[in-house]
Amino acid sequence: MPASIHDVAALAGVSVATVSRSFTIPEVVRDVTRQSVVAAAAELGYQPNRAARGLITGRTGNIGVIVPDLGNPYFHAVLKGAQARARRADYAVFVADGQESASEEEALINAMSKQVDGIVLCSSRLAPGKLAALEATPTVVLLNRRVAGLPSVIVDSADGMKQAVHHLASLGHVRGAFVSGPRHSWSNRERHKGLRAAALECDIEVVTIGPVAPQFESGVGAAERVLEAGVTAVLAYNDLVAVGILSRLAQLGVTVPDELSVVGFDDIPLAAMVTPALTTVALPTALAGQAAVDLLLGRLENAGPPTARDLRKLPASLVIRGSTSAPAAVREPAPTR
Amino acid sequence: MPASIHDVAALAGVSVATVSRSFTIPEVVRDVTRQSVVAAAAELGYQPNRAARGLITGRTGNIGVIVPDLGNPYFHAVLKGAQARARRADYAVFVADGQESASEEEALINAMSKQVDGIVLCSSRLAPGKLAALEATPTVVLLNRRVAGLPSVIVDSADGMKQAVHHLASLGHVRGAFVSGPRHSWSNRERHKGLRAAALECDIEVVTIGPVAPQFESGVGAAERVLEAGVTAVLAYNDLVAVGILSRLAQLGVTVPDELSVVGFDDIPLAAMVTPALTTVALPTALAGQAAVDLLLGRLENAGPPTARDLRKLPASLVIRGSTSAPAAVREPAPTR
DNA sequence: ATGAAAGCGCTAACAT
DNA sequence: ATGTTAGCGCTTTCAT
Repeated sequence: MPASIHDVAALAGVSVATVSRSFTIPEVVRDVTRQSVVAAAAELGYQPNRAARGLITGRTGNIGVIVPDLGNPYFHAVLKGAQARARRADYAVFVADGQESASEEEALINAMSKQVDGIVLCSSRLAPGKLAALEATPTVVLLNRRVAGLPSVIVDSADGMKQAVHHLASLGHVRGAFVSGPRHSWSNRERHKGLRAAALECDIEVVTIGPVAPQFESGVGAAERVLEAGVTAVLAYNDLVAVGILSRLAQLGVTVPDELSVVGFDDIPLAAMVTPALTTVALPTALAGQAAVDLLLGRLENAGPPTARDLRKLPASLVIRGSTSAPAAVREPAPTR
Repeated sequence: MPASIHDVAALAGVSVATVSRSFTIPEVVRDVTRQSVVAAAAELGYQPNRAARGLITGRTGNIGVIVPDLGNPYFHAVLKGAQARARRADYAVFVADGQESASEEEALINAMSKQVDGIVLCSSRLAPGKLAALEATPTVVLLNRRVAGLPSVIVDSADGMKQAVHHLASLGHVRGAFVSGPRHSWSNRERHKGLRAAALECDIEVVTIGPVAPQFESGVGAAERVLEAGVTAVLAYNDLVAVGILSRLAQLGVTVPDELSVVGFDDIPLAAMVTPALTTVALPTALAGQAAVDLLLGRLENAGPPTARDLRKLPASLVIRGSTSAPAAVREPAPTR
């Protein structure tokens, strides 16, 4: 039987209100009084009961994080960042797996909403209309998604894609392929947008392959289509797909980067573990998770209308590893002529 | 403002007690009455407030899962399994990252204990003494760890290791290396134990390298020591280490499996993604997560003393992929003689 | 089978 | 600066 506020009050010789204040608004109680309260609490091992507190304040001290797939390494760093930031503010975090399904995600939001003060929705699979309808209860912050009226953290993946294309162009590539991600994915549209813009700037021709599911297997399946496209470089929707391509290429005896340069996206740990290590666009995932919780906590404090500060855009940056090089045609000029 | 039990009672024309009973002990209220209550609740979108319920029942409807490292792919499947099982029983799950630190883990347990009915402790880094002291509040279930008095789910990794060694022996290997995991890790001891037993059975000589941290980088660092050991096969503590070895080997121009066979442990998704794909001991991770929650929920219901059913041992199984083959000496008999 | 009423542990007016 | 007291929404005796 854990100690209650009454036990502490009795031991310290004060009222329960004073005990409560000593913890929630310490500045209004006299130093000596507070110290005796704290001492009594420590002696009894007292910890305020969150349920009781929540009953009256209407707050739970919890936040929820919903990701489309717990198995996707991309979200682990997000989770870790979110976790760390939340714990620093003494919030606990509920994690749930939406299983890449919009309806499951909606069910999760409903189930969660009574038990959390706010939710971070990562790469939501929900339709824009549904998302906009969420607005109120509880507070929601979007990650990797932009919808009017909702605070969100996004990564400048269009710019990341530009960096990747410029890298390829500077290497001498003039024709590349893009293995596209899920058609309705916001991230995919952003990446594609950056790609088209950069291709124009660099005068690179790009053929699109897909869309495919953002998984390893998709890359395995797409590899031969890339080969048939007659390109010297391929940009994949994400690292998982890129590694799938790498894997199939190795099987086929196509050497990377000599015969084909491969670029990924996300910079998940896996990217550095394969051979050759993957050149990829690094996304500040842990930072993003942290920023999302930060935003959420901020909106929980001052519940005014959304402001400009409710949109956080994080930079992406290209990480050059071993899977890209100049195309064969450039390094060994054609003997003809 | 969400509907409360009073609103439902008023609408259904009954007392709050009847509403409460309609949900918690439906069999004691008349069918017609209950139906009108249910209808009223549905109309109002009523959902019992968990905090209020918890205040009186002393239960939260939450469980916690603590893992040493959210970044370790091994735990994702565990998490996913735990999640799914918990949700089916209408429990929400808190997830926390112990950061591979015993003290952090202890802090987490304390912070969590007031908000959950039970905790699943995965591959706990806590000393046995600390673990035994946990016994009571709240209910704890261990995963990948065995301590007297605590319910636990373990995987038969000793047997998995045996399968791996027998596989190697049948291929013709007579001398192998084991890259050992963290010295005090329970899992490492189990694996080592299985290894020694099997090595004796198969008459294989095994040298131990390490211990090393269970990470990719450790494998990278260990690769050359493996080479120096003059073996034809290496068993790594886990897949991450094995893939690190693979990566360094590729850099050094050592071909796998021709010059060296490599075996991992865990069968994380990564194992199938590298080239050559990793032969490894598959652990039923999702199942383990599920079983742990199952056990926890079971103990929450009938709070008797621990029984034999409180220990669940899951089988491991070898998955043979491309990183193992007969040693060169066997395929191409030495010309001498 | 149902209702009335007493709290669970805490915070927030309102008093003093 | 501190104490008194009224609930927060719910479950659970105890009556009826």
